[in-house]
Amino acid sequence: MTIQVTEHGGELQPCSHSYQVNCGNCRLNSICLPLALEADDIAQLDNIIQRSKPLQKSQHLYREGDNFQSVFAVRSGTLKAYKTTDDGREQVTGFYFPGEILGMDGISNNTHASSAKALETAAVCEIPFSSLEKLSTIMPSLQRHFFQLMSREITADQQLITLLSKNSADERVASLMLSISTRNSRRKLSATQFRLPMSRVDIGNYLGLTVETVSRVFSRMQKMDMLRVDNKEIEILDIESLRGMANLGS
Amino acid sequence: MTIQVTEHGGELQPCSHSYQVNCGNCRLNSICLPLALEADDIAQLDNIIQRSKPLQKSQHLYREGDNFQSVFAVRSGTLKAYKTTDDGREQVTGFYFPGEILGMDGISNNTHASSAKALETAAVCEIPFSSLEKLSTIMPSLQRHFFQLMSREITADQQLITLLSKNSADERVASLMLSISTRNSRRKLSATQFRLPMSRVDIGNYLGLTVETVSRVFSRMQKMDMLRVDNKEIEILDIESLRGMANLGS
DNA sequence: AATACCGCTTGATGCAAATCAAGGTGATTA
DNA sequence: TAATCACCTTGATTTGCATCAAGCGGTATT
Repeated sequence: MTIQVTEHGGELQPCSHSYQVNCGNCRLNSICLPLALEADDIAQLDNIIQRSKPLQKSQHLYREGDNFQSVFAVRSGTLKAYKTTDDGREQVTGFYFPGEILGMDGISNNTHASSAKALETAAVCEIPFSSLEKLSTIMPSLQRHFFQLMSREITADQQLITLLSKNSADERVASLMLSISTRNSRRKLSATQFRLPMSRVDIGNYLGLTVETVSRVFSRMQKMDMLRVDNKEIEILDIESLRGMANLGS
Repeated sequence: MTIQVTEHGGELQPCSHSYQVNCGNCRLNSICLPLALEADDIAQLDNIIQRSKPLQKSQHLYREGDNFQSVFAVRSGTLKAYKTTDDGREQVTGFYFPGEILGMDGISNNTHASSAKALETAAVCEIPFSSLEKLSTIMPSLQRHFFQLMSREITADQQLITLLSKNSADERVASLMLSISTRNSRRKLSATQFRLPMSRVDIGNYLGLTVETVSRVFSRMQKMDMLRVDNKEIEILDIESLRGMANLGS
């Protein structure tokens, strides 16, 4: 019933906050799973959701090959999902920010197809999939919403496929910066100033580039006065030319 | 109620076969949507499915931006799904063989996120999504199966992401040949001899390579006696060394 | 039968990003 | 205070694939 944490072989205990966190009062509920649900539907959803102690940086939420039980919503912090190739290299398949859902790739085989690890201290809501399924049959709007979430994951992956196969290093990094900017503003955070939660290596492993190339692109962008980069602190100085560099027509 | 075919602005009429095709007697039903359904559940599914005149080669099933109404199951022939980038280049996101489902990327926005076009004469079953949703609420095994299908699409996309970002031209082409081989054998066709339904350009646009590179890889494989290539006819001569070249550890 | 066109192959050349290498900075530990 | 380590940056060199270019065989067009 608790989240299996394979990292240290231990289990996370459900946490008891002094105040009770629930979907109804969560400030992410307009962008997260409860989106498009009625108040009393949200209460029912809330019943099946389990909250637990936050994950520490670099702790795993689940690992490739683990038995699939639940999908997860990010409440705070950031996680990366990744696969390890036979020769030990790492392909990052996604970064997950608050309000976003991960773990859906485990449904097809009842086994997680990728690993997920916290890039910084992160809290997640665990949604046991069997409960979600049951609830979905009696709550059509939840069923629909979950279909849409999975579809969104598919289109996001297809975006990445196109990016990897057709775009230059400059375009890839610019696109990622714009994506993070957009996702920040959906959470009412600054679209132009933020702290990257992931390392250069992670960015490279996501975008199909080496660290060195990522670093060089940042330097180039800085020289062109599009971006101010101070280690992980990013300030977008000229979002229009950044869009031009990303060159995605969106 | 009929399939919108944007190609010639016309509409495909439901076709009346001399014998009635249905999910119950379809020889693909063990690998297609009916998988894991009881006989009378299959009958219900059958009621919502619409069959129509086959698509001719290069005819579109739907286009990026079209209003999303249905997902489709391939009954015969092959289709490709693709997106067109701003600068007019084409990213193929998938090939769909008989028994496989396409169109699920349209669910998230009620708009098709990619286009689908027949690579050869192809027949599809149209599954209106709203009906599928309704049926899913009263038929939990269908709901589960459809969740699984979407999840499978996600894992397939993630495979492709890894392939594009981490593997060489040789590895990519070898992987595709193995994938087609596997999918053929699931349909009880030869795993070692088949005809490629797609052009070299399509293969290149799928694998993030140019035609020339694809052609060179085929020549190389042939010189190494792994494959016999005669235009679109493929014979796998040494599947083990092909696996070695693909180098996916699977 | 000549022509054009399309899909495929093969060769020569160029280039963007990988690889190899070295050094810098800040955080943690001894 | 020094030492270690993780992470990032910058430079020099290499390389795998793209690009450019040409030619071939099959099919459709006139």
